Amino acid sequence: MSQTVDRALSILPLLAEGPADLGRVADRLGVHKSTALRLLRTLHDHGFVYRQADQRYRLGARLISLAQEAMENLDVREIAHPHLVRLNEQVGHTVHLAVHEEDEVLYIDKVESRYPVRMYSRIGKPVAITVAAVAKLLLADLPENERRAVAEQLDYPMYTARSTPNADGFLKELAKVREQGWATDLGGHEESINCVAAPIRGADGRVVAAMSVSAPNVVVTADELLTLLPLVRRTADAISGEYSGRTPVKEVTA
Amino acid sequence: MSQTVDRALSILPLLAEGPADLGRVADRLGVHKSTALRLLRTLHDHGFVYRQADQRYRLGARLISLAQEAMENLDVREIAHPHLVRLNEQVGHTVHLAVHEEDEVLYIDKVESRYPVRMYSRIGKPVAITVAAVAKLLLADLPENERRAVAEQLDYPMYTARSTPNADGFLKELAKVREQGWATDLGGHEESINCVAAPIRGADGRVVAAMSVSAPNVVVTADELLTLLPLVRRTADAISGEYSGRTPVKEVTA
DNA sequence: CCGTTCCGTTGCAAATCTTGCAACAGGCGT
DNA sequence: ACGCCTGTTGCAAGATTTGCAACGGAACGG
Repeated sequence: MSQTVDRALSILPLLAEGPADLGRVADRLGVHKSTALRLLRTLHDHGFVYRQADQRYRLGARLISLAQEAMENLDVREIAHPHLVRLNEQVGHTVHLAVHEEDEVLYIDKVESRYPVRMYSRIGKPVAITVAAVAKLLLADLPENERRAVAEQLDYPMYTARSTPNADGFLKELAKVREQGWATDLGGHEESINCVAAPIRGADGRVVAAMSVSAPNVVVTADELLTLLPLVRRTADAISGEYSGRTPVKEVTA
Repeated sequence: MSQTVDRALSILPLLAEGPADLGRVADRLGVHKSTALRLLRTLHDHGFVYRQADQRYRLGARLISLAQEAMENLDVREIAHPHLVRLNEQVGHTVHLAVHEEDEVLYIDKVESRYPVRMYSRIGKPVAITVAAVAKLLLADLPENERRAVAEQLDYPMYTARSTPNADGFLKELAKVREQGWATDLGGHEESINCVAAPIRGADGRVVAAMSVSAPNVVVTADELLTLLPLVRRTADAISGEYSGRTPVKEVTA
Protein backbone atom coordinates (compact mmCIF):
# COMPACT_ATOMS: atom_id res chain seq x y z
CA MET A 1 0.00 0.00 0.00
CA SER A 2 2.88 2.34 0.61
CA GLN A 3 5.11 2.18 -2.40
CA THR A 4 8.30 3.29 -0.73
CA VAL A 5 8.00 0.95 2.20
CA ASP A 6 6.87 -1.82 -0.06
CA ARG A 7 10.03 -1.50 -2.11
CA ALA A 8 12.25 -1.24 0.92
CA LEU A 9 10.80 -4.37 2.46
CA SER A 10 11.15 -6.25 -0.79
CA ILE A 11 14.88 -5.77 -0.54
CA LEU A 12 15.14 -7.95 2.53
CA PRO A 13 14.00 -11.29 1.11
CA LEU A 14 16.15 -10.49 -1.87
CA LEU A 15 19.22 -10.12 0.29
CA ALA A 16 18.31 -13.29 2.13
CA GLU A 17 19.30 -15.15 -1.02
CA GLY A 18 22.79 -13.87 -0.54
CA PRO A 19 24.76 -10.63 -0.63
CA ALA A 20 24.01 -8.30 -3.53
CA ASP A 21 25.51 -5.07 -4.79
CA LEU A 22 23.66 -1.85 -5.50
CA GLY A 23 23.12 -2.48 -9.19
CA ARG A 24 21.68 -5.88 -8.58
CA VAL A 25 19.27 -4.62 -5.96
CA ALA A 26 18.14 -1.80 -8.23
CA ASP A 27 17.55 -4.19 -11.11
CA ARG A 28 15.57 -6.68 -9.10
CA LEU A 29 13.44 -3.90 -7.69
CA GLY A 30 12.98 -2.32 -11.06
CA VAL A 31 14.02 1.14 -9.87
CA HIS A 32 16.82 3.56 -10.53
CA LYS A 33 20.09 2.96 -8.76
CA SER A 34 19.84 6.17 -6.83
CA THR A 35 16.47 5.11 -5.49
CA ALA A 36 17.77 1.75 -4.41
CA LEU A 37 20.71 3.44 -2.76
CA ARG A 38 18.50 5.64 -0.67
CA LEU A 39 16.32 2.76 0.40
CA LEU A 40 19.35 0.71 1.35
CA ARG A 41 20.70 3.60 3.34
CA THR A 42 17.56 3.80 5.35
CA LEU A 43 17.61 0.09 5.98
CA HIS A 44 21.24 0.42 6.96
CA ASP A 45 20.55 3.17 9.46
CA HIS A 46 18.15 0.85 11.18
CA GLY A 47 20.62 -2.01 11.14
CA PHE A 48 18.50 -4.20 8.92
CA VAL A 49 21.18 -4.44 6.29
CA TYR A 50 24.89 -4.43 6.65
CA ARG A 51 27.54 -3.48 4.22
CA GLN A 52 30.37 -5.91 3.98
CA ALA A 53 33.93 -5.13 3.03
CA ASP A 54 33.38 -5.58 -0.70
CA GLN A 55 30.58 -2.99 -0.60
CA ARG A 56 27.85 -5.54 -1.09
CA TYR A 57 24.85 -5.56 1.19
CA ARG A 58 23.87 -8.36 3.55
CA LEU A 59 21.03 -8.80 6.01
CA GLY A 60 21.97 -7.13 9.27
CA ALA A 61 22.24 -8.07 12.87
CA ARG A 62 19.23 -6.03 13.93
CA LEU A 63 17.02 -8.39 12.04
CA ILE A 64 18.38 -11.31 13.98
CA SER A 65 17.99 -9.72 17.38
CA LEU A 66 14.50 -8.48 16.57
CA ALA A 67 13.42 -11.93 15.47
CA GLN A 68 14.78 -13.27 18.70
CA GLU A 69 12.68 -10.86 20.69
CA ALA A 70 9.68 -11.73 18.58
CA MET A 71 10.06 -15.37 19.51
CA GLU A 72 10.50 -14.66 23.17
CA ASN A 73 7.25 -12.80 23.21
CA LEU A 74 5.44 -15.91 22.17
CA ASP A 75 4.59 -17.10 25.58
CA VAL A 76 3.46 -20.56 24.59
CA ARG A 77 7.07 -21.15 23.82
CA GLU A 78 8.25 -20.13 27.24
CA ILE A 79 5.75 -22.32 28.98
CA ALA A 80 6.26 -25.27 26.71
CA HIS A 81 10.03 -25.38 26.73
CA PRO A 82 10.66 -27.22 29.98
CA HIS A 83 8.06 -29.79 29.02
CA LEU A 84 9.71 -30.36 25.68
CA VAL A 85 13.05 -30.85 27.36
CA ARG A 86 11.59 -33.33 29.80
CA LEU A 87 9.91 -35.27 27.03
CA ASN A 88 13.14 -35.34 25.10
CA GLU A 89 14.92 -36.72 28.13
CA GLN A 90 12.36 -39.49 28.35
CA VAL A 91 12.20 -40.55 24.71
CA GLY A 92 15.48 -39.31 23.30
CA HIS A 93 14.07 -38.20 19.95
CA THR A 94 13.77 -34.77 18.42
CA VAL A 95 10.91 -32.71 19.83
CA HIS A 96 9.36 -29.78 17.97
CA LEU A 97 6.96 -26.98 18.83
CA ALA A 98 5.13 -25.16 16.05
CA VAL A 99 2.55 -22.40 15.59
CA HIS A 100 0.32 -21.31 12.76
CA GLU A 101 0.41 -17.77 11.53
CA GLU A 102 -1.17 -16.28 8.46
CA ASP A 103 -0.42 -18.86 5.77
CA GLU A 104 2.56 -20.46 7.38
CA VAL A 105 3.29 -23.00 10.05
CA LEU A 106 6.64 -22.63 11.66
CA TYR A 107 8.82 -24.26 14.24
CA ILE A 108 9.39 -22.04 17.21
CA ASP A 109 11.25 -24.47 19.40
CA LYS A 110 13.17 -27.67 19.07
CA VAL A 111 15.04 -30.05 21.30
CA GLU A 112 17.55 -32.17 19.43
CA SER A 113 17.55 -35.90 19.39
CA ARG A 114 20.16 -37.55 21.57
CA TYR A 115 20.74 -40.15 18.91
CA PRO A 116 23.53 -39.52 16.46
CA VAL A 117 21.14 -39.57 13.49
CA ARG A 118 19.37 -36.24 13.36
CA MET A 119 16.75 -34.86 11.08
CA TYR A 120 17.15 -31.57 9.31
CA SER A 121 14.97 -28.79 10.62
CA ARG A 122 15.50 -25.51 12.28
CA ILE A 123 13.75 -23.05 14.46
CA GLY A 124 12.06 -20.36 12.42
CA LYS A 125 11.77 -22.52 9.37
CA PRO A 126 8.37 -22.77 7.73
CA VAL A 127 7.32 -26.43 7.80
CA ALA A 128 6.08 -28.54 4.94
CA ILE A 129 2.51 -27.50 5.56
CA THR A 130 0.78 -30.22 3.59
CA VAL A 131 2.44 -33.16 5.28
CA ALA A 132 3.87 -32.23 8.67
CA ALA A 133 1.94 -33.68 11.59
CA VAL A 134 2.01 -30.39 13.48
CA ALA A 135 0.69 -28.50 10.46
CA LYS A 136 -2.25 -30.86 10.16
CA LEU A 137 -3.21 -30.27 13.77
CA LEU A 138 -2.95 -26.52 13.48
CA LEU A 139 -4.98 -26.33 10.27
CA ALA A 140 -7.51 -28.95 11.33
CA ASP A 141 -8.64 -26.59 14.04
CA LEU A 142 -9.64 -23.81 11.65
CA PRO A 143 -13.32 -23.30 10.92
CA GLU A 144 -14.61 -25.34 7.99
CA ASN A 145 -14.60 -22.55 5.41
CA GLU A 146 -11.13 -21.25 6.24
CA ARG A 147 -9.78 -24.77 6.16
CA ARG A 148 -11.19 -25.24 2.71
CA ALA A 149 -9.88 -21.85 1.54
CA VAL A 150 -6.39 -22.60 2.77
CA ALA A 151 -6.36 -26.11 1.34
CA GLU A 152 -7.37 -24.85 -2.09
CA GLN A 153 -4.60 -22.34 -2.40
CA LEU A 154 -1.78 -24.57 -1.25
CA ASP A 155 0.74 -26.35 -3.40
CA TYR A 156 1.08 -30.06 -2.88
CA PRO A 157 4.66 -31.00 -3.58
CA MET A 158 5.26 -34.76 -3.64
CA TYR A 159 8.20 -34.95 -1.29
CA THR A 160 7.73 -38.70 -1.22
CA ALA A 161 5.20 -41.22 -2.50
CA ARG A 162 3.29 -40.83 0.75
CA SER A 163 2.94 -37.05 0.59
CA THR A 164 -0.55 -35.58 0.55
CA PRO A 165 -1.26 -35.27 -3.18
CA ASN A 166 -4.00 -32.63 -3.37
CA ALA A 167 -6.52 -30.42 -1.59
CA ASP A 168 -9.10 -33.18 -1.40
CA GLY A 169 -6.80 -35.64 0.28
CA PHE A 170 -5.61 -32.92 2.59
CA LEU A 171 -9.10 -31.96 3.72
CA LYS A 172 -9.92 -35.58 4.41
CA GLU A 173 -6.78 -35.95 6.43
CA LEU A 174 -7.61 -32.78 8.38
CA ALA A 175 -11.05 -34.11 9.16
CA LYS A 176 -9.56 -37.31 10.51
CA VAL A 177 -6.99 -35.43 12.57
CA ARG A 178 -9.65 -33.12 13.94
CA GLU A 179 -11.69 -36.13 14.91
CA GLN A 180 -8.99 -38.11 16.68
CA GLY A 181 -7.17 -35.21 18.31
CA TRP A 182 -3.67 -36.16 17.22
CA ALA A 183 -1.73 -36.52 14.00
CA THR A 184 1.12 -38.36 12.38
CA ASP A 185 3.40 -37.95 9.44
CA LEU A 186 4.64 -41.34 8.32
CA GLY A 187 7.27 -40.74 5.71
CA GLY A 188 5.29 -37.99 4.03
CA HIS A 189 8.08 -35.46 4.12
CA GLU A 190 11.16 -37.59 4.13
CA GLU A 191 10.91 -41.24 3.27
CA SER A 192 12.60 -42.49 6.40
CA ILE A 193 11.23 -40.11 9.01
CA ASN A 194 8.07 -40.45 11.08
CA CYS A 195 6.39 -38.06 13.51
CA VAL A 196 3.64 -38.18 16.12
CA ALA A 197 2.06 -34.92 17.14
CA ALA A 198 -0.45 -33.57 19.64
CA PRO A 199 -2.24 -30.21 19.94
CA ILE A 200 -1.79 -27.58 22.63
CA ARG A 201 -5.00 -25.71 23.41
CA GLY A 202 -5.78 -22.35 24.97
CA ALA A 203 -8.45 -21.66 27.58
CA ASP A 204 -11.12 -21.44 24.90
CA GLY A 205 -10.21 -24.85 23.52
CA ARG A 206 -8.69 -23.54 20.32
CA VAL A 207 -5.43 -25.03 19.16
CA VAL A 208 -2.67 -22.48 19.73
CA ALA A 209 0.33 -24.66 19.00
CA ALA A 210 1.30 -28.22 18.27
CA MET A 211 4.19 -30.39 19.33
CA SER A 212 5.69 -33.49 17.81
CA VAL A 213 8.24 -36.21 18.33
CA SER A 214 10.17 -37.23 15.23
CA ALA A 215 12.50 -40.11 14.59
CA PRO A 216 14.03 -41.84 11.61
CA ASN A 217 13.15 -45.43 10.73
CA VAL A 218 16.63 -46.59 11.47
CA VAL A 219 16.15 -45.76 15.13
CA VAL A 220 12.55 -46.81 15.76
CA THR A 221 9.84 -48.16 13.51
CA ALA A 222 6.65 -46.25 12.97
CA ASP A 223 4.81 -48.69 15.22
CA GLU A 224 7.24 -48.18 18.04
CA LEU A 225 6.98 -44.45 17.63
CA LEU A 226 3.21 -44.70 17.91
CA THR A 227 3.52 -46.29 21.33
CA LEU A 228 4.80 -42.90 22.48
CA LEU A 229 1.56 -41.22 21.52
CA PRO A 230 0.00 -41.32 25.01
CA LEU A 231 3.09 -39.71 26.45
CA VAL A 232 3.15 -37.01 23.79
CA ARG A 233 -0.51 -36.27 24.40
CA ARG A 234 -0.02 -36.09 28.14
CA THR A 235 2.82 -33.63 27.64
CA ALA A 236 0.75 -31.50 25.28
CA ASP A 237 -2.13 -31.53 27.75
CA ALA A 238 0.16 -30.49 30.56
CA ILE A 239 1.33 -27.53 28.49
CA SER A 240 -2.27 -26.68 27.59
CA GLY A 241 -3.20 -26.72 31.25
CA GLU A 242 -0.45 -24.34 32.15
CA TYR A 243 -0.96 -22.09 29.16
CA SER A 244 -4.65 -21.67 29.73
CA GLY A 245 -4.05 -20.93 33.38
CA ARG A 246 -5.82 -24.01 34.65
CA THR A 247 -2.75 -25.49 36.26
CA PRO A 248 -1.21 -23.25 38.86
CA VAL A 249 2.50 -22.80 38.12
CA LYS A 250 5.10 -22.06 40.73
CA GLU A 251 6.69 -18.64 40.22
CA VAL A 252 10.00 -18.77 38.41
CA THR A 253 10.83 -15.09 38.70
CA ALA A 254 14.48 -14.16 38.30
CA MET B 1 16.86 9.22 4.92
CA SER B 2 13.57 8.09 3.55
CA GLN B 3 10.93 9.34 5.91
CA THR B 4 8.29 6.77 5.10
CA VAL B 5 10.58 3.79 5.36
CA ASP B 6 12.21 5.25 8.42
CA ARG B 7 8.87 5.43 10.17
CA ALA B 8 7.84 1.98 9.05
CA LEU B 9 11.02 0.42 10.32
CA SER B 10 10.71 2.22 13.61
CA ILE B 11 7.53 0.32 14.21
CA LEU B 12 9.30 -2.99 14.44
CA PRO B 13 11.46 -2.41 17.52
CA LEU B 14 8.44 -0.82 19.08
CA LEU B 15 6.40 -3.96 18.57
CA ALA B 16 9.27 -6.04 19.85
CA GLU B 17 8.45 -4.65 23.27
CA GLY B 18 5.10 -6.32 23.05
CA PRO B 19 1.84 -6.14 21.11
CA ALA B 20 0.43 -2.67 20.55
CA ASP B 21 -2.78 -1.31 19.07
CA LEU B 22 -3.06 1.24 16.31
CA GLY B 23 -3.42 4.24 18.57
CA ARG B 24 -0.37 3.33 20.55
CA VAL B 25 1.75 2.87 17.47
CA ALA B 26 0.60 6.20 16.05
CA ASP B 27 1.41 7.97 19.30
CA ARG B 28 4.87 6.52 19.65
CA LEU B 29 5.65 7.37 16.05
CA GLY B 30 4.21 10.84 16.40
CA VAL B 31 2.00 10.52 13.35
CA HIS B 32 -1.69 10.50 12.60
CA LYS B 33 -3.52 7.24 13.13
CA SER B 34 -4.35 6.91 9.48
CA THR B 35 -0.68 7.16 8.59
CA ALA B 36 0.26 4.51 11.10
CA LEU B 37 -2.49 2.31 9.78
CA ARG B 38 -1.16 2.47 6.27
CA LEU B 39 2.37 1.72 7.35
CA LEU B 40 1.21 -1.23 9.40
CA ARG B 41 -0.76 -2.51 6.47
CA THR B 42 2.31 -2.50 4.29
CA LEU B 43 4.31 -4.29 6.95
CA HIS B 44 1.49 -6.74 7.26
CA ASP B 45 1.42 -7.48 3.54
CA HIS B 46 5.04 -8.46 3.80
CA GLY B 47 4.44 -10.62 6.83
CA PHE B 48 6.58 -8.52 9.11
CA VAL B 49 3.75 -7.82 11.47
CA TYR B 50 0.85 -9.96 12.41
CA ARG B 51 -2.52 -9.01 13.67
CA GLN B 52 -3.68 -11.01 16.61
CA ALA B 53 -7.27 -11.80 17.52
CA ASP B 54 -7.70 -8.68 19.67
CA GLN B 55 -6.68 -6.49 16.71
CA ARG B 56 -3.36 -5.60 18.20
CA TYR B 57 -0.21 -5.94 16.15
CA ARG B 58 2.71 -8.27 16.85
CA LEU B 59 5.96 -9.00 15.06
CA GLY B 60 5.33 -11.50 12.32
CA ALA B 61 6.65 -14.84 11.25
CA ARG B 62 8.39 -13.51 8.19
CA LEU B 63 10.80 -11.68 10.40
CA ILE B 64 11.72 -14.87 12.13
CA SER B 65 12.28 -16.88 8.99
CA LEU B 66 14.25 -14.07 7.37
CA ALA B 67 16.52 -13.81 10.37
CA GLN B 68 17.05 -17.50 10.17
CA GLU B 69 18.19 -17.24 6.58
CA ALA B 70 20.41 -14.35 7.51
CA MET B 71 22.18 -16.50 10.05
CA GLU B 72 22.61 -19.38 7.68
CA ASN B 73 24.35 -17.12 5.25
CA LEU B 74 27.00 -16.39 7.81
CA ASP B 75 29.29 -19.11 6.72
CA VAL B 76 31.65 -18.86 9.66
CA ARG B 77 28.81 -20.29 11.61
CA GLU B 78 28.37 -23.28 9.41
CA ILE B 79 32.03 -24.09 9.44
CA ALA B 80 32.44 -23.54 13.13
CA HIS B 81 29.47 -25.50 14.37
CA PRO B 82 30.89 -29.03 14.29
CA HIS B 83 34.01 -27.79 16.04
CA LEU B 84 31.95 -26.15 18.75
CA VAL B 85 30.03 -29.35 19.28
CA ARG B 86 33.20 -31.38 19.52
CA LEU B 87 34.70 -28.96 22.01
CA ASN B 88 31.55 -29.10 24.05
CA GLU B 89 31.75 -32.87 24.09
CA GLN B 90 35.27 -32.66 25.42
CA VAL B 91 34.85 -30.05 28.10
CA GLY B 92 31.15 -30.18 28.86
CA HIS B 93 30.70 -26.44 29.34
CA THR B 94 28.72 -23.94 27.31
CA VAL B 95 30.43 -22.91 24.07
CA HIS B 96 29.61 -19.66 22.25
CA LEU B 97 30.39 -18.20 18.85
CA ALA B 98 30.09 -14.45 18.29
CA VAL B 99 30.63 -11.89 15.55
CA HIS B 100 31.03 -8.13 15.50
CA GLU B 101 28.81 -6.05 13.31
CA GLU B 102 28.40 -2.32 13.29
CA ASP B 103 28.23 -1.40 16.96
CA GLU B 104 27.14 -4.71 18.31
CA VAL B 105 28.66 -8.03 19.15
CA LEU B 106 26.26 -10.90 19.02
CA TYR B 107 26.10 -14.59 19.64
CA ILE B 108 25.42 -16.52 16.49
CA ASP B 109 25.82 -20.00 17.85
CA LYS B 110 25.82 -21.78 21.15
CA VAL B 111 26.19 -25.30 22.43
CA GLU B 112 24.69 -25.78 25.87
CA SER B 113 26.56 -27.00 28.88
CA ARG B 114 25.98 -30.59 29.80
CA TYR B 115 26.02 -29.64 33.44
CA PRO B 116 22.72 -28.93 35.10
CA VAL B 117 23.74 -25.37 35.95
CA ARG B 118 23.45 -23.26 32.83
CA MET B 119 24.17 -19.66 32.14
CA TYR B 120 21.63 -17.38 30.58
CA SER B 121 22.37 -16.37 27.03
CA ARG B 122 20.76 -16.86 23.68
CA ILE B 123 21.62 -16.89 20.05
CA GLY B 124 21.01 -13.52 18.44
CA LYS B 125 21.38 -11.68 21.68
CA PRO B 126 23.76 -8.73 21.72
CA VAL B 127 26.46 -9.44 24.29
CA ALA B 128 27.66 -7.24 27.11
CA ILE B 129 30.20 -5.57 24.87
CA THR B 130 32.34 -4.01 27.55
CA VAL B 131 33.03 -7.16 29.50
CA ALA B 132 32.43 -10.29 27.41
CA ALA B 133 35.61 -12.10 26.44
CA VAL B 134 34.48 -12.56 22.85
CA ALA B 135 33.66 -8.87 22.52
CA LYS B 136 37.13 -7.91 23.68
CA LEU B 137 38.72 -10.09 21.03
CA LEU B 138 36.51 -8.74 18.29
CA LEU B 139 37.08 -5.11 19.21
CA ALA B 140 40.76 -5.53 19.95
CA ASP B 141 41.30 -6.34 16.32
CA LEU B 142 39.94 -3.01 15.06
CA PRO B 143 42.44 -0.37 13.93
CA GLU B 144 43.59 1.95 16.70
CA ASN B 145 41.38 4.91 15.82
CA GLU B 146 38.21 2.91 15.40
CA ARG B 147 38.86 1.11 18.65
CA ARG B 148 39.17 4.43 20.42
CA ALA B 149 36.06 5.81 18.74
CA VAL B 150 34.00 2.80 19.74
CA ALA B 151 35.33 2.77 23.28
CA GLU B 152 34.44 6.43 23.77
CA GLN B 153 30.83 6.08 22.78
CA LEU B 154 30.06 3.00 24.81
CA ASP B 155 28.27 2.83 28.11
CA TYR B 156 30.05 1.04 30.90
CA PRO B 157 27.43 -0.55 33.10
CA MET B 158 28.82 -2.04 36.30
CA TYR B 159 27.27 -5.49 36.11
CA THR B 160 29.58 -6.55 38.93
CA ALA B 161 32.50 -5.06 40.83
CA ARG B 162 34.84 -6.54 38.24
CA SER B 163 33.15 -4.97 35.23
CA THR B 164 35.19 -2.70 33.01
CA PRO B 165 34.46 0.74 34.49
CA ASN B 166 35.28 3.16 31.65
CA ALA B 167 36.75 3.74 28.21
CA ASP B 168 40.26 4.01 29.54
CA GLY B 169 40.21 0.70 31.29
CA PHE B 170 38.57 -0.86 28.28
CA LEU B 171 41.23 0.34 25.87
CA LYS B 172 43.95 -0.97 28.15
CA GLU B 173 42.22 -4.32 28.32
CA LEU B 174 41.88 -4.40 24.54
CA ALA B 175 45.57 -3.69 24.12
CA LYS B 176 46.39 -6.58 26.40
CA VAL B 177 44.01 -8.90 24.62
CA ARG B 178 45.38 -7.89 21.25
CA GLU B 179 48.86 -8.61 22.52
CA GLN B 180 48.21 -12.03 23.98
CA GLY B 181 45.76 -13.29 21.37
CA TRP B 182 43.11 -14.54 23.75
CA ALA B 183 40.76 -13.10 26.33
CA THR B 184 38.90 -13.86 29.52
CA ASP B 185 35.95 -12.57 31.41
CA LEU B 186 36.33 -13.42 35.07
CA GLY B 187 33.10 -12.48 36.76
CA GLY B 188 32.79 -9.22 34.86
CA HIS B 189 29.29 -9.87 33.65
CA GLU B 190 27.90 -12.17 36.26
CA GLU B 191 29.68 -12.56 39.55
CA SER B 192 29.93 -16.32 39.39
CA ILE B 193 30.63 -16.91 35.72
CA ASN B 194 33.97 -17.08 33.97
CA CYS B 195 34.85 -17.35 30.28
CA VAL B 196 37.91 -18.07 28.17
CA ALA B 197 37.84 -17.00 24.54
CA ALA B 198 39.94 -17.26 21.41
CA PRO B 199 39.75 -15.47 18.03
CA ILE B 200 38.88 -16.96 14.65
CA ARG B 201 40.74 -15.32 11.79
CA GLY B 202 40.09 -15.09 8.07
CA ALA B 203 42.66 -15.55 5.31
CA ASP B 204 43.88 -11.98 5.75
CA GLY B 205 44.51 -12.48 9.43
CA ARG B 206 41.64 -10.26 10.56
CA VAL B 207 39.44 -11.50 13.35
CA VAL B 208 36.10 -12.51 11.87
CA ALA B 209 34.57 -14.20 14.88
CA ALA B 210 35.38 -15.28 18.41
CA MET B 211 34.48 -18.31 20.45
CA SER B 212 34.39 -18.91 24.16
CA VAL B 213 33.88 -21.51 26.82
CA SER B 214 31.90 -20.37 29.86
CA ALA B 215 31.30 -22.01 33.19
CA PRO B 216 30.02 -20.99 36.59
CA ASN B 217 32.28 -21.03 39.64
CA VAL B 218 30.30 -23.77 41.23
CA VAL B 219 31.40 -26.16 38.51
CA VAL B 220 35.00 -25.15 37.92
CA THR B 221 37.18 -22.44 39.38
CA ALA B 222 38.61 -19.75 37.17
CA ASP B 223 42.01 -21.40 37.37
CA GLU B 224 40.66 -24.72 36.22
CA LEU B 225 38.87 -23.04 33.36
CA LEU B 226 42.11 -21.42 32.28
CA THR B 227 43.70 -24.81 31.83
CA LEU B 228 41.31 -25.27 28.93
CA LEU B 229 42.78 -22.30 27.12
CA PRO B 230 45.13 -24.30 24.89
CA LEU B 231 42.26 -26.49 23.79
CA VAL B 232 40.04 -23.52 23.04
CA ARG B 233 42.80 -21.89 21.04
CA ARG B 234 43.44 -25.05 19.06
CA THR B 235 39.75 -25.29 18.24
CA ALA B 236 39.62 -21.66 17.16
CA ASP B 237 42.69 -22.17 15.02
CA ALA B 238 41.18 -25.22 13.40
CA ILE B 239 38.10 -23.18 12.49
CA SER B 240 40.30 -20.36 11.21
CA GLY B 241 42.15 -22.81 9.01
CA GLU B 242 38.98 -24.13 7.49
CA TYR B 243 37.35 -20.75 7.13
CA SER B 244 40.29 -19.18 5.39
CA GLY B 245 40.47 -22.12 3.03
CA ARG B 246 43.84 -23.31 4.25
CA THR B 247 42.52 -26.63 5.49
CA PRO B 248 40.83 -28.66 2.80
CA VAL B 249 37.37 -29.73 3.91
CA LYS B 250 35.55 -32.79 2.69
CA GLU B 251 32.33 -32.00 0.83
CA VAL B 252 29.22 -32.36 2.96
CA THR B 253 26.68 -31.81 0.21
CA ALA B 254 23.17 -33.06 0.86
C1' DC C 1 -32.88 0.21 24.59
C1' DC C 2 -30.68 4.23 23.23
C1' DG C 3 -26.92 7.57 23.65
C1' DT C 4 -22.02 7.99 24.17
C1' DT C 5 -17.39 6.85 23.56
C1' DC C 6 -13.58 4.67 21.70
C1' DC C 7 -11.20 2.46 17.70
C1' DG C 8 -10.29 1.39 13.22
C1' DT C 9 -11.18 2.73 8.52
C1' DT C 10 -11.80 5.57 4.11
C1' DG C 11 -11.93 9.81 0.59
C1' DC C 12 -9.80 13.85 -0.43
C1' DA C 13 -6.94 17.90 -1.37
C1' DA C 14 -2.50 19.99 -0.15
C1' DA C 15 2.20 19.62 -0.25
C1' DT C 16 5.85 17.04 1.27
C1' DC C 17 8.77 13.51 -0.03
C1' DT C 18 10.32 10.48 -3.43
C1' DT C 19 11.91 9.63 -8.03
C1' DG C 20 14.81 9.42 -12.14
C1' DC C 21 17.97 12.00 -14.57
C1' DA C 22 22.40 13.65 -15.56
C1' DA C 23 26.74 14.65 -14.04
C1' DC C 24 30.61 13.57 -10.87
C1' DA C 25 33.97 10.79 -8.28
C1' DG C 26 36.83 6.97 -7.45
C1' DG C 27 38.76 2.36 -8.37
C1' DC C 28 40.38 -1.07 -11.82
C1' DG C 29 41.94 -3.20 -15.74
C1' DT C 30 43.46 -2.62 -20.55
C1' DA D 1 46.37 7.47 -19.64
C1' DC D 2 42.06 6.15 -21.03
C1' DG D 3 37.74 4.04 -20.82
C1' DC D 4 34.66 1.34 -17.95
C1' DC D 5 32.06 0.15 -14.07
C1' DT D 6 29.95 1.22 -9.62
C1' DG D 7 28.52 4.16 -6.16
C1' DT D 8 27.12 8.95 -4.99
C1' DT D 9 24.91 13.75 -5.12
C1' DG D 10 21.85 18.06 -6.65
C1' DC D 11 17.83 19.16 -8.70
C1' DA D 12 13.26 19.81 -10.70
C1' DA D 13 8.87 17.39 -11.71
C1' DG D 14 5.32 15.21 -9.91
C1' DA D 15 3.70 11.09 -7.82
C1' DT D 16 3.00 9.61 -3.08
C1' DT D 17 2.18 10.34 1.38
C1' DT D 18 -0.01 12.98 4.95
C1' DG D 19 -3.43 14.79 8.19
C1' DC D 20 -8.02 16.01 8.41
C1' DA D 21 -12.72 15.15 8.94
C1' DA D 22 -16.36 12.18 8.64
C1' DC D 23 -18.14 7.35 8.90
C1' DG D 24 -19.11 2.69 10.87
C1' DG D 25 -19.16 -0.53 14.34
C1' DA D 26 -18.42 -2.43 18.79
C1' DA D 27 -18.39 -1.87 23.68
C1' DC D 28 -20.20 0.46 27.61
C1' DG D 29 -23.37 2.65 30.79
C1' DG D 30 -27.37 4.84 32.12
